[in-house]
Amino acid sequence: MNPNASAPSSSQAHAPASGILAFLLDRGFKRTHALVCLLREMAADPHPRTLAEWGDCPSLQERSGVTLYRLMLKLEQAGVVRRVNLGERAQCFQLLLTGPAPDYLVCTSCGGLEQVETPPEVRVLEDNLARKTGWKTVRHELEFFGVCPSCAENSDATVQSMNL
Amino acid sequence: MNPNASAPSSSQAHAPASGILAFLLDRGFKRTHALVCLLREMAADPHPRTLAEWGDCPSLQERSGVTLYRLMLKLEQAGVVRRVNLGERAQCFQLLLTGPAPDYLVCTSCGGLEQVETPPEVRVLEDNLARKTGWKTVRHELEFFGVCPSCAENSDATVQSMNL
DNA sequence: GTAATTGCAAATACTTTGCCACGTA
DNA sequence: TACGTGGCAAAGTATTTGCAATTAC
Repeated sequence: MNPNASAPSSSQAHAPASGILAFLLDRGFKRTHALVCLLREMAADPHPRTLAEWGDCPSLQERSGVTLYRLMLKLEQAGVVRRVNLGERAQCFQLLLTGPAPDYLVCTSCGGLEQVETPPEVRVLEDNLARKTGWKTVRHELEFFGVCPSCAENSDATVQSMNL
Repeated sequence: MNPNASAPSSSQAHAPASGILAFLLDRGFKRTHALVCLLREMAADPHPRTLAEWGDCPSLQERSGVTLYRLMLKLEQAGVVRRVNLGERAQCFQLLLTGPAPDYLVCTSCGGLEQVETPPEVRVLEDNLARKTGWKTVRHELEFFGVCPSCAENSDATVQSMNL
């Protein structure tokens, strides 16, 4: 393995899962079934999912949860996958395909997701932190939480009917 | 209980734990030992800590973890406490004393914290989301992750000595 | 052949609920 | 007294490790 290789740049990152696979093979990963399937599934759906959810993908159902867990850790270390906290009990993972990782608006009622454009200022602050404060490898995580319109309606209805 | 009372405004929020206690009593909380001690401890250290860590405070050591857990949930519901994900397995809680909740720069190596000023643009975006998209009660969570200068040094030393 | 990967089983950690005793208003 | 609160025990869920069998190179 070559732990000093850097993660695929965003130009490579736009390539499909095969580009990432090549990068990983370069780093010493073996071209195993689990790896190939997981990358394919994660490339097919760029949104964050829990380990259990990824394991439910058809091509991954025969894989044990432990395997996915360890594989995901390695992918995270390799900089190919990121971990996101979306307020669920379990953490979510998503493939980093398109350069800068997206931020999300999360419905605390139904768990629905909506992608949000990262405010440029956050990126600037991130760069400044890295340059000015001596912190290394700075990344950010930004989530907005709220109740989506459709859940809000239902909730109003509930409040009325229950006279809360 | 009066679930419709709103959380203490930031003008009240600057008051010590006693102001918050009054607010909670108003909402139907009972002035119990656990509540008083927890508020005091949380007011004494405004930084986020896990349930276990709060439970380690001298005045709370005889309290059961379950009690703290349920109390914390109630405080969160009452809007007096917020929950933060700092990348640890356990979630952290902190008292909301000073109006807008602070954001953090977290060291992924030693777990150290440094407070970061929230970019105004994030607040603006938050407000816009609430006004323009129909989402209710929007809040945000923003964390920066990296390796703090002192951990970076140690890590360099390790790399050199281990010849990695 | 060698070293990474895999799966089973089990340990660990954190969260959550049920039930009854207790304390506060 | 009435109802919120406290604690014990236990269940539920997620994460993590050990070890032996397997697989890719």
